[in-house]
Amino acid sequence: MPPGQPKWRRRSEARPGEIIAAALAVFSEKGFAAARLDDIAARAGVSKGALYLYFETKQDLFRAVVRETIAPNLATVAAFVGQSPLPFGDLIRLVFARIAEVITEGRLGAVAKMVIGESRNFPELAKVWHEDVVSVMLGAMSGAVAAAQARGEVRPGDPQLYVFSLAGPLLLGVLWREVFVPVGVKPIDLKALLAQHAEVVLQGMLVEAGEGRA
Amino acid sequence: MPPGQPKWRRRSEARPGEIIAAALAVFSEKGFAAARLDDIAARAGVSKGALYLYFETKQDLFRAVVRETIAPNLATVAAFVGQSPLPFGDLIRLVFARIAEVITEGRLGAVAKMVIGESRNFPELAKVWHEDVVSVMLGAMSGAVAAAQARGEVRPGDPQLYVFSLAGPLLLGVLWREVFVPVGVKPIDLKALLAQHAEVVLQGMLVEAGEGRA
Amino acid sequence: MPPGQPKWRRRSEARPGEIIAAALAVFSEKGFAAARLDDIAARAGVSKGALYLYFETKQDLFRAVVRETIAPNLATVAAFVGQSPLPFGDLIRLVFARIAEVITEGRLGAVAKMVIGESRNFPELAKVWHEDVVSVMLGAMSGAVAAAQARGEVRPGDPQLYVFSLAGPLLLGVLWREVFVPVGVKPIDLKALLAQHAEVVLQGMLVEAGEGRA
Amino acid sequence: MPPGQPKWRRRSEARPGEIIAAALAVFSEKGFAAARLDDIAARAGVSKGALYLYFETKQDLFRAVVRETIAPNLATVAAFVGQSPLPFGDLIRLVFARIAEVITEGRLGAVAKMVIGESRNFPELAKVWHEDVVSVMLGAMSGAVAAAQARGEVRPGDPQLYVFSLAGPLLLGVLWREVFVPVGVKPIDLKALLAQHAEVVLQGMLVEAGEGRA
DNA sequence: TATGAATGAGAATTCATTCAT
DNA sequence: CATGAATGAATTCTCATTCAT
Repeated sequence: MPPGQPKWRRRSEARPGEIIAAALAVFSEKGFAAARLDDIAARAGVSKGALYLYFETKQDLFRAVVRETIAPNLATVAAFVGQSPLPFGDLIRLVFARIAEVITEGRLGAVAKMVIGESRNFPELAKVWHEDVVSVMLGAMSGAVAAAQARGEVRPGDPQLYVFSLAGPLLLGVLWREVFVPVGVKPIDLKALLAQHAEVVLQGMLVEAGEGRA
Repeated sequence: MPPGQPKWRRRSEARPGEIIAAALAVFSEKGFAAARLDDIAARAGVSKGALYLYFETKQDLFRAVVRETIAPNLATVAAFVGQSPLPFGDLIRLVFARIAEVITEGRLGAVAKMVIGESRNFPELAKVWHEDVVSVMLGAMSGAVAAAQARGEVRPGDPQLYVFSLAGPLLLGVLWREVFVPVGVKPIDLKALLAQHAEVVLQGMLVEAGEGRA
Repeated sequence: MPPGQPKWRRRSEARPGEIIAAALAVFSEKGFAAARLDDIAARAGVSKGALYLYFETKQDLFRAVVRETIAPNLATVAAFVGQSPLPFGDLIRLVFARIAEVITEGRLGAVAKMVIGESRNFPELAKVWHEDVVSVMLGAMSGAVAAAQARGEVRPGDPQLYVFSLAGPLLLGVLWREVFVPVGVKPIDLKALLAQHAEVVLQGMLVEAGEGRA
Repeated sequence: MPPGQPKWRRRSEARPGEIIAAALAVFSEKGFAAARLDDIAARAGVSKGALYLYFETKQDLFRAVVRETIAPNLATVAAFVGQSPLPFGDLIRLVFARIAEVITEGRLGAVAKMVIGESRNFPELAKVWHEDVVSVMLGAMSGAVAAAQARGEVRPGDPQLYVFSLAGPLLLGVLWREVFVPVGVKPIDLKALLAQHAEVVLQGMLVEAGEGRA
């Protein structure tokens, strides 16, 4: 090793991210209360004390994990939904495809599970999750539904409930993967589910081709 | 404690049930790890030590709570689904109505939330829940779908996925109530949701009146 | 069964003895603190509450166990030693034989082990054990030694220390059986040990045939 | 606590030893089960939690105490016995003198008492004690006896039993000190006991001066 | 007498948090 | 910044003892 070269590079900027990643892993495996800071520190490759340089308390770290994971993915989708001029059916198929990707690749499922499990202990997180994830998507989607209804594409009915009809199986698929697959249950083919589900619900929602004219 | 008052009464028959009820309340509020046996005992009106007369460990008690709450409600519904000669649409409407009742009145939602939150720490419970609740209902329902397909009532398609389409919003509604309502979010009107959802999905699943002839 | 005959005879007189026997077994297996009254009660075939009809506390029961086991055996031996007109060597051989029996058959070893292990927690028992067992035997034996010295049979020397020389291997043999045999160590042949030991020590203690005249 | 005083000092090198010393004191006073970690921690001047930095469980600590105390003293004695070319009588007198010192100064007696008292609860310790202490010494000593017999110094007879004859009073003296002295019984003068005992037994074991020739 | 459900004071153990280094 | 030894409050679980039956 050449003299003058530091033995290790200081990467304090990267640290919080590494810690959050480790914490996400441990929290989503054990739940908040059963997760040990020792484990998180070990997984992040830092000392236990170092956690406290970046996060005030365990709860703080948990909050950071949740906040960190939800923001980026959804906002873009919601924005896209709000502006898209596509026919409703195409929009849904597109959104489903995109969401399937986000879910399959990301840790959104794990975080959802955590938020559900700890919702009573961390009401603020349930609130944040609702405001930042659910409410945003719900607003965008029900807006799209209402717009489609206005255009005569979608039948009358409560737009929100339509969105729940669309989104429910998504949640089911996500939690199935988090809860049942680890204990040996056969996974749901999320793509197939969404494909069939889209067609079924769209069939039920869309004004039929000849219907408007009749 | 006033003299003359007995320190405790002997009521061994009722105790386990009272304890389980108290435990369900506390567990579903705090999650497994954060729940304190002190609280459960206090809520059940017994001493901490008394818990150990009926349950070996905290985990045991948790298991008992989950097992106790799942069995009774679902089996009957599943049996009914399996034997009913009703047209598929009517069957679904009936089942949805019944399930809405069970969910609204019972503690199934709270238990579901617990199972989801603690699934990694209690894989056995996830398994039991899957076998005793999910698998039973899923089997009965997809059987009904397949039968309806055989009768020409329902369009082709994977029966399981059809069931997920039907059931997803149910789960969404249940968890919404458990997770979001306690933090001030407006409740979903479960009945309205199921009513609209049933019509939407049935519209998408059922062979149309004239379709068969075409 | 003839009518009028009670189904079981009440044997309250026998109870304390049965309890003590059970307690001896459990105490000598676990030590005082680790012994559970549940186990003792179960072994005695009575309820836990019944123990308190006969003994005030756990300590009381322990004391009873120790007292019960020591008294009967030793007193007779001591009395015999004090009065015997036998030559010293014959006396020792006789006493050793008798003690070997008592030890092999009785629970003296187990009690000794308990008294040793719990001596700090039950100083009174150490005291009782010393007064009722050790002191009595020591007095009788050293008296016999002194008498034999007076008769010219035994060489000069501290009679007490002579008794320790005689008794030490006995203790060793007893504890060996209690401590090492249960973990798989080869037992000591107590009879052979005492036989050889008697000859060795007597050889060292007794005035030789021609010695007195010299 | 006065401000400016550090709440604790970092002394990881010395800690385990201090804890073991404290634990030996408390265990030998109370026995394993009745000893409280609170007391051990207080005596060691550390917090209860600190114990768990060095020992996994209470049992672990107990094992460490026993193991720590036995090894150093005996091995050297045994080695010495095995190689010494001294006449048997001189060897015994030397060994007795050395053992008297070790016993008087060290905590061997306390540990022996603990091992005896807890032998059923910690069979492994009885085994370790046998293997590391008893077996080693027994082997060395009976080897020396056999060698002396081969040289014509010692009379025929089972060498092991000879060793028991020699060692028994030693054990008696040690336990007397541990068990009886604390309750007010007059101590045995260990040196005097060993001195007289050595002469008595040697007299019984050694071939007499003129005996060989006769 | 006898039972065994119920109690409640402890005890071991864990772990978030602090702080000397 | 970073470490990790040390703390101590909190929590589960045990068990001698009591007491309604």
